[in-house]
Amino acid sequence: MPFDGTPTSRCEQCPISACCMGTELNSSAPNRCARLLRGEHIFRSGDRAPYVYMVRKGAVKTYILSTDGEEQIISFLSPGDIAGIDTFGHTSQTRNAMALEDSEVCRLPLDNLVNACTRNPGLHSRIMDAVSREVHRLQSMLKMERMTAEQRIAMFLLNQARRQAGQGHDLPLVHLAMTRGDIGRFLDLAVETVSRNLTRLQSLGYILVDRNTIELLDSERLQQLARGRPAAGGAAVAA
Amino acid sequence: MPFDGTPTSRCEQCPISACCMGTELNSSAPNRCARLLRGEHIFRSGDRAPYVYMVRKGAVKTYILSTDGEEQIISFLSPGDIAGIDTFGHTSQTRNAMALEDSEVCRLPLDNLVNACTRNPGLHSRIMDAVSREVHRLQSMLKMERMTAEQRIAMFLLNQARRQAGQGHDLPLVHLAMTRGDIGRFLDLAVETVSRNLTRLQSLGYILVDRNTIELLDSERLQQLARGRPAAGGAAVAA
DNA sequence: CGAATTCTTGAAGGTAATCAAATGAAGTGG
DNA sequence: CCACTTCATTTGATTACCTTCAAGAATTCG
Repeated sequence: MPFDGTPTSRCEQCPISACCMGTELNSSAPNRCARLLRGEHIFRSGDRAPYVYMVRKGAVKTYILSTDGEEQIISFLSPGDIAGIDTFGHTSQTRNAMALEDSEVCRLPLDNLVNACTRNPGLHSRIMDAVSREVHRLQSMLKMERMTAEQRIAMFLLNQARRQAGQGHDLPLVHLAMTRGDIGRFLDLAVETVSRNLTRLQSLGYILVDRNTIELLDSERLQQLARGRPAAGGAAVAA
Repeated sequence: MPFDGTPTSRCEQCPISACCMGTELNSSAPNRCARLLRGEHIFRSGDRAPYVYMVRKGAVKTYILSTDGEEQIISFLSPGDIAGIDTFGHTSQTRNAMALEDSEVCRLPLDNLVNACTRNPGLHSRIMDAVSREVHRLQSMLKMERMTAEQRIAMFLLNQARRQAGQGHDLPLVHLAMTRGDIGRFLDLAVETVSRNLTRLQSLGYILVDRNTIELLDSERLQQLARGRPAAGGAAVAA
């Protein structure tokens, strides 16, 4: 169990202290951090776990199970992101969270956060902002569901690039911590469709795929694709 | 412009005062209500409008435009529901809201609500709850996107029935304020697919369709359909 | 190095979309 | 009240996109 140990490193030494809400919590109950191996769960749906978790290192996916028992990925998280943001207003987790690679996460007690809000209006608005961002992120996922496979892949790559750019990596080299299958379970596409479209975008010269690293050679064209102008080349690739 | 008039009826007389957050706002700036005709907008995407709107009467849809300019319906609202709940944490509306039938809505200034939170922790948690519910509603919409047309229709009817049941109407008579087209733009299905599936569910004896009123004859079977057990009858209906 | 997983590629099939048109309902104005 | 227009709904035929099935290549990992 990841969170059984003693409280780990102080917030002052944390690489993400600048964007972590835990720094506002110099309370009696210290935050706890944990290392996770690839494939380990941070929490599971139904856990009566009044916590949110800041990702300090690594990569995490959150997912739910669709009606037919299929894994449906809701978000990919990077350092600085919060797992369990949807737990505000609830007593148990509604999603599962699993480490995509060896990771570190820091656990923040929900009620501490909520209580701190009354004393700290800044924290309050930060939480509101985070939840509000989640609403809009989900809304844009709904938008994505109505795009073609090609559009989804293009948009996914651009989003990944943008996210990584925000973390200092500025070149158009996108590193994917997740498998093609994960991408499919996120975009609602079969693995084969993901693979085929990546291959296609490469043959069009828009991207260069090397394992889990993808170089965006022509972001301009990718954006056009994402906006609906289908790539002309040859017959529709379909799946 | 719906909100130009004088402040209308006091909260004490409002049919939804019990569930309206506006009752906690006995402030200097009075809430304003407005009547809307079918087809009129309450607000549009981009409106720099720091308000939320309680639906008092009628029915409302909120929608965004997908990348190809298609209307994509995000929610159907009934009396007691809040339009613009996603505006918390933002300064402008991200969705459009239109009256599906002649309606009344009451406008609540956002900053009043937020300010009131510091004095009124109960209000704070009500807002958190409302936003949190929206997160989960969007999450379940994502789930819906991975179901078959048949499942979506069945689930939609059951949800409508449940919502109306919450308002006192207990019989399995579902009144639809929206057109088939709206249902399609909500469920991400072509109008024809909606129509065909309604016809099919009727021919199976699960429902009885009469214009915009649908009687649920066999909720049990509908729930099975919604959970993925396809209706056996004949060839797959498809679209 | 061998087992397991992941990725890629091909072929066939299915679900829902699109195209097309007829029917039905609702609202308008004479 | 009825012709007329308009909009909503239904039904049929065809098409397209993606999935599924199948199998082989590449990578990872023990």
